[in-house]
Amino acid sequence: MPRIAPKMPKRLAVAALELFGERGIDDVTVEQIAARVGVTKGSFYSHYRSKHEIILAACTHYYQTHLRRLHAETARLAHPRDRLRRALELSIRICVADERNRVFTSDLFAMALHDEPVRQSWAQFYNAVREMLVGLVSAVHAESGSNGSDARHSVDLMLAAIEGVKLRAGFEPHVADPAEQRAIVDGMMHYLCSSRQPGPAEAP
Amino acid sequence: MPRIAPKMPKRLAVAALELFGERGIDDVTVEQIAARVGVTKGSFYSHYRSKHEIILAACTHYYQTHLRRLHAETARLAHPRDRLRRALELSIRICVADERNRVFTSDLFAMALHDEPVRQSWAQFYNAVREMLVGLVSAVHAESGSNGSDARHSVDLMLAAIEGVKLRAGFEPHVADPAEQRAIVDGMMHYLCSSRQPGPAEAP
DNA sequence: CCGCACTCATACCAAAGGGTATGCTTCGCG
DNA sequence: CGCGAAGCATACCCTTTGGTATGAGTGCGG
Repeated sequence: MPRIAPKMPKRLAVAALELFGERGIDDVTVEQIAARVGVTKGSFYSHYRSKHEIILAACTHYYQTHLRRLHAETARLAHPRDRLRRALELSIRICVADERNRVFTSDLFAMALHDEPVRQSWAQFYNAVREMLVGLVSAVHAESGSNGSDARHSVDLMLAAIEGVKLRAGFEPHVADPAEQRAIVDGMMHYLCSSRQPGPAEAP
Repeated sequence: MPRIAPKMPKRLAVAALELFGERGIDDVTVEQIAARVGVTKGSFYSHYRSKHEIILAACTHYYQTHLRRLHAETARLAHPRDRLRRALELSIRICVADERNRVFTSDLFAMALHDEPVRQSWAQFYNAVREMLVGLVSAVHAESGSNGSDARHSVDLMLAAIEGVKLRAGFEPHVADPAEQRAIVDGMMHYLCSSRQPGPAEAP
């Protein structure tokens, strides 16, 4: 076989991510990942030290792909409100309709609770998404002179809601209906764009 | 050993739930569950046909305990708004501060995606919690003459947010701070109690 | 008091899968 | 042209764990 194995580590990571989305992280074997790119397990271990390493590589690939897509889809629009809506639409669509995403990230959440490297990688990704959304919400508020610190709390709650909607869609498939998605996005836009004080205790 | 083993299946289910919360479902062995109640694996299999059965039993126990607690904590209050707030406070407190709950339910979510009985059991539990919260929100709206169908959508989004906050607290522990919890509950109360139309398209 | 049934422990089986050691093939460089 | 290194496949090891078969002990009912 050729001595040059271009991008084999990357191809393995991509294959792993696909399989993790199809079957869940624990139900994918190293042998299956290797077979997906046409090699055997021995080859796999000449590129990755362990199954744990390929999991982290698959995560990294997923984060980069997701963030790139989010940026690409919103960069086309000029108005901050439209960009925010588009970001929410994309996020909700992926969360409710992309079963592979749900399977993979659900396993990842569970794994993150007892695996520090996985937890840290997810936290960084989550923060990157949050910063992007906070920027979008702040831009919307700047048009109506609102409180920026409110944006962060609102975004936190809506990001949490997005993750929760993803879980809910796993056992209530009708959430993926376009009308349901629209209602969810409308609810989130209303919540994020309403200019209000954070809570009674902080009311002037 | 005594022929009468009072409530052994229940004791095994409770022990399983504790262990699942400590270590995650997959990382608990049947042997460990049996040992936790002072017997061995052979005994376990005289009460349960499989590990999967004890998982379902642990789920059932968890759902019943959680619902009972929710009802007990809110039943004491008279005003619908106070009951709703108390239900949210309890839910948020459990979600952010109870690590065992997070570990167990995260694994359960991941498992529910490819396990029909687990998914159905979770969906039933989720629906029971939702019906309870919808009832509380409707009672609040009844005091101010609002749209009942709006309550269902709002509750859906806030339930999703609760699940998402649970996940977020797994990698951002500061979410468990009392001030953060209060801000989250305030945000949710605001969202649930505001009497508004579902979206611009449906505005009169 | 005996027999039966229940509950339990022990020992074992089987399967799965992460990981490793070894050897083969090919290519590039000196 | 030969040698060394890279990439790969094969065969195997080892551990873990779900599950089972069998036998022992005890209590209850007739």
